[in-house]
Amino acid sequence: MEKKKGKMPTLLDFADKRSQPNLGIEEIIAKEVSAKNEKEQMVHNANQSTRTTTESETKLLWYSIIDEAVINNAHLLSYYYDSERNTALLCFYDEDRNTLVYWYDKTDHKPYFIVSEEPTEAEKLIPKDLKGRVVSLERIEKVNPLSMKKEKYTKITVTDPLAVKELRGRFRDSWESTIKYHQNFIYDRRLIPGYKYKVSGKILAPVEIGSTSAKDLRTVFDGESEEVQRFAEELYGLFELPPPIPKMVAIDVEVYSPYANRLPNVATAPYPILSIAIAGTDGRKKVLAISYPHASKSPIKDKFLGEIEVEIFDSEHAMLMEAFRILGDYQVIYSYNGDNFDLPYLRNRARVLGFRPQEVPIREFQDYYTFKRAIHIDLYKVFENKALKTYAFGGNYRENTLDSVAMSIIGVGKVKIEESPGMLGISKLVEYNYRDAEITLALVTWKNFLTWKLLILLSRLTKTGIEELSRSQISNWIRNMLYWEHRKRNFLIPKQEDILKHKKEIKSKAIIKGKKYAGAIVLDPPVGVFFNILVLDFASLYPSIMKVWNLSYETVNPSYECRNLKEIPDVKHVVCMDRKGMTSLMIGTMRDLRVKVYKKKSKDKNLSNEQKEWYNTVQSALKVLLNASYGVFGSDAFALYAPPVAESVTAIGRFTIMSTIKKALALGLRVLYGDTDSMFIWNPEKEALTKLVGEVEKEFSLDLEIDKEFRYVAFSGLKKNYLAVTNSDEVVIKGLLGKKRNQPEFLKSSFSEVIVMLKEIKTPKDFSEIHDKIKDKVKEIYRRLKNMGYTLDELAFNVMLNKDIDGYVKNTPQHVKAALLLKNFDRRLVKGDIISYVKVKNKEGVKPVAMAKLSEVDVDKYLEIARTTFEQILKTINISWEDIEGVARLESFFGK
DNA sequence: GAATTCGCACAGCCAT
DNA sequence: ATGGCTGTGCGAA
Repeated sequence: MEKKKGKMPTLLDFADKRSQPNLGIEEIIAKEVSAKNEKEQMVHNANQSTRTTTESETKLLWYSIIDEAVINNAHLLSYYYDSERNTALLCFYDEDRNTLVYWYDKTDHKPYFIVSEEPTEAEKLIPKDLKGRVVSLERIEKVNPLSMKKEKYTKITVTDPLAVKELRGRFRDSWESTIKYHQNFIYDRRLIPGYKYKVSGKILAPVEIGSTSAKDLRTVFDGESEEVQRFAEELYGLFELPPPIPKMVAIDVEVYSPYANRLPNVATAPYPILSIAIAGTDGRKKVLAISYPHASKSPIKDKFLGEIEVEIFDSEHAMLMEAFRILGDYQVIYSYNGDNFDLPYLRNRARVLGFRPQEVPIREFQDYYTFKRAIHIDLYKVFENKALKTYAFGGNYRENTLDSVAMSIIGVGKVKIEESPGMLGISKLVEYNYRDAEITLALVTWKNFLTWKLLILLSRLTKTGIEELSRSQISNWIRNMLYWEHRKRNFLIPKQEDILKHKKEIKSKAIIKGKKYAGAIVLDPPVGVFFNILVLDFASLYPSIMKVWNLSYETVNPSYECRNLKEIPDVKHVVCMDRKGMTSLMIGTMRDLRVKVYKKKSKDKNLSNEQKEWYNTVQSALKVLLNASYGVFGSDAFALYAPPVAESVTAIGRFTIMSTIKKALALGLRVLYGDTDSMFIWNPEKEALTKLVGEVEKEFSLDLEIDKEFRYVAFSGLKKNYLAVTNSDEVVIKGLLGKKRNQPEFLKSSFSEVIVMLKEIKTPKDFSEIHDKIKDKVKEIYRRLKNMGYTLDELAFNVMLNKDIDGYVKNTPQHVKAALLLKNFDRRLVKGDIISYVKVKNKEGVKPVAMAKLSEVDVDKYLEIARTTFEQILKTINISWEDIEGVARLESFFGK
C-alpha cells in the first residue's frame, strides 16, 4: 500500500489528547458493552485493512469516567433522558478543566403526572400490565391558577416516561402529562440552563452572584412590589454571570453523489464521504479527505492549501476515525443543517463502513442529532428561527441557506462551484469544503460570539437547554419559561382547553377576514410633504400594557371571586387586579429591565466596550422575548393560548393611542399619522409635548418617547407607506414598493437613485429645485425601459415559495408558474426557495430567468410596475405620472 | 411545527 | 369585458 501524505494517528496521539478527557454520555453503557464485545471488536479490527485499532485504543477513544468528582464551575448546557438508566442526564461545561461533564440524576426524580381522581379510585383505573411501572399514587395540593384555590390532586409517579404516555388517557382528566421528562426534571429541580453550578454528588448548587444588584435596581424598581423586586433581582443574576466560552468547532461534510443536484440518501449512506472540513475557535483549520478519482484534477503540492491543513487518507474508515478523534477536542460542535445531513450521514456511513455503535460519537434523538461528548448546534435552525432572524440578526437575509445568511451576516458566502463536489479536483474541493466550515464558525464568532451569548442568555431566561432552544421556536421558549414559574409557585399547569373553557369567547371582530380578533389602529395619513415632524411612540407598548393592566391568563375574566375588577375598554373583558398576574409580572419586569437598565448600560460610557457589548446582548435577548410575548397568547399553537388576553392587549392599545391623540389635539398638537403605537406630529410645540408626555404617564402609566425627529416626511397617502429624512440625513423608508425585496433589481436601484436626490432636500424651497431633477430621472428610467435597456436579471422578480409546489391548490401564482417550468429542467424546488422570473408576452405571462429571452419580455407590464412604484413617491411631491409618460412620449416621438 | 393583526399590490378565479 | 372576491407575498407595527 502506497503511503499517502498525512499522518496516521498513533496511540500516543490519543493518550496525549485525552489527558483531560470529556466525560462520555455513554460511558457506563459502553463499559458494559465493550467488555462483551471485546472479542468481536478484535475480529472487526483485524478486518480493517487500512489501519488496526487495538481494543484498548477504542476504549480510550470514547469512554472515561469521572463520576464522583466535585466540579466547581459547571455550566448547565443541555440535558437528556437516558433510557438505559431511566434518569435525567445533565450535560455541563466544566470551565476549569475545559471539558464536558455528564451528570446522572442522583436525586431519585421520577416521571409523574397528575389526575383528579382520589388515589384509591385512580388505582383501579390502572391496568394490570402497567401496575408494575407505577411507583406511587400520592395525594397532593396545588394551586389551580384558574380558580386561584388550593386543590387536591393525585400525583401518579411511574418508572419511565413512556408509562405516562400509556396511562394518561385512562383518567377523567390528567395534567402535566405531555411535558417532556427531561424538561420536567429541570422545572422540578429549579435548574437554570445556561447558568453555572457547583456539582458535587447529588447536589447542584447555583453559583451566587455578588449582591451588586441593589444599586442598579433600587431606583428603577423603587415603587414596585416586593414580588416584582425579587423577580427583577433573579433576572439580574442571570445577566450578571459571564457566559462560558468553551472550545468550539464547525464542521462540514462533502459526500460523493452521482446526481448533480441531489444529495445521497442519508439513511443508507451509500456513497463515500469525500472530505470533512473542521474550523475551530482554537485556530484549527483542517480538511480531511480521501483520495478519489477526480482528485488529481487540481493536486495540492504540500500539506497545506494556504492556511488550511490538508490530510489525505487512503481509506474512508481512517478518515472518519481521525475526524472523530479531532472532534473530541471540542465541547461545542456547529454545523449548518447537520441535523438533517452531516450528522446522520457521518453516523450511518460509519456504520456502513463497519464501525461499531460505540465507536461512533454521534447520538440520534427523536428530532435531532448530537454528539456523545459534545453539544451540537445546528446553525441552520438558529438562523431560520423567525424571532431571532427579525429581532437579533437584523432580518436582512431572505433565504436561510448558508450562503445567503453568511453573506448578510459576515459578508462572505460559499465558494461558487459549477460541478458537484465529487467532480472537483482536490484543491477546489478542499477550498469549497473548508469555506463552508469557516463561515459556519464565523456565524458564531461574529461580534465577539454574539450568537452563542444570545443563546446562553435565552437559555437562562427561558429555562430551555441550549440544544432544544436552538432548535425550537419562540412559543416553545416562552412556554418553558412560564412552566418553570408555575412549578416554582406550586401552580398546576393548566391544559389549553382548561384556559379556553374558563376564558369565554372573543369579543372583537378582526378587520381582515380569517383573523381571530381585532388588532391595532392605523390612522389615515395625508398626501404630501411635511417639514419638521416629530414621532412620538410608546416604549414597548404591548408588554407595558400587560404590565400596567395586570394581564395574564389567570387574571382576565376570572372565574374566582375578585374584589377589584377592572373593565377592558371596547371588548368587555374584565381583569382582576387583586393579585399580580404571572405574565404581567414577568413580562412587565423584563420590559422594565430592558428599557430602564440594560439599554442604558449598553451605552454607559463608564463601562468597558466588552461590558457594553454584553449588556447590549442582554437587551437584545429581552427584546426577542418581549416582542413575541403578546403574540403567543393569540396563537393556538401556544400551550397557554388565551385569546381574551391577546384581545385585551390590542384593545387597550387602541384605547390608549386614541385617548392620547385626543389629548394631543386638545393641546393644539397636529397629529398627521399614527400606527399602533406611534404618532407623527407636525411642527410641535415643546411645551405641549412635555405636557402630553406627562399626562400620558400620569393617566396610563405608559412611557411616551420621542422616537424620531424628521426634517420632512413624504406621505403617499397610503397607510404604512412613507419616506422620511431625519435631521441627521438618515433616510427612513417604510412600505414603499421600491424597497420590497421581491421587486426587480432595475426598480430597486433606480428607486434608490431618486432617494439619493430626496436626501438633499433641506427646506421646502429645495423641493421646487429638485422637482425637475427627479422628474428627469424618472423619465430616463421610463425611456430606458421602453428601449429595453435592462438585462434579464435586472428585470427579474424574486419571489419566495412559501409552500412546496404541490401546496398551491387554490390558484397558481406567477412565481409558481415559473417554478413549474423550471421543474421540467430537473431543478429541485422546495419551500423556501426563491424563484426568479420575468414577465413575458406568452399565455402564461411568465418565464424563469434561466429560460427567458430579452426579446419576449412584456414591456408594457414593466411600465405599469414602474408607474405604481414611482407614483408612491411622485404623488408626495405633486408630479403626476402623466407628466412623465406624456413628455417622454413626445420626446421620443420628436427626438428620433 | 406552530407569536399576532393591519395594509398594500397583484394575479387568478368566478359570476355577471 | 368587467368587477368583486380570494389567495399570495411582503412589509409595518
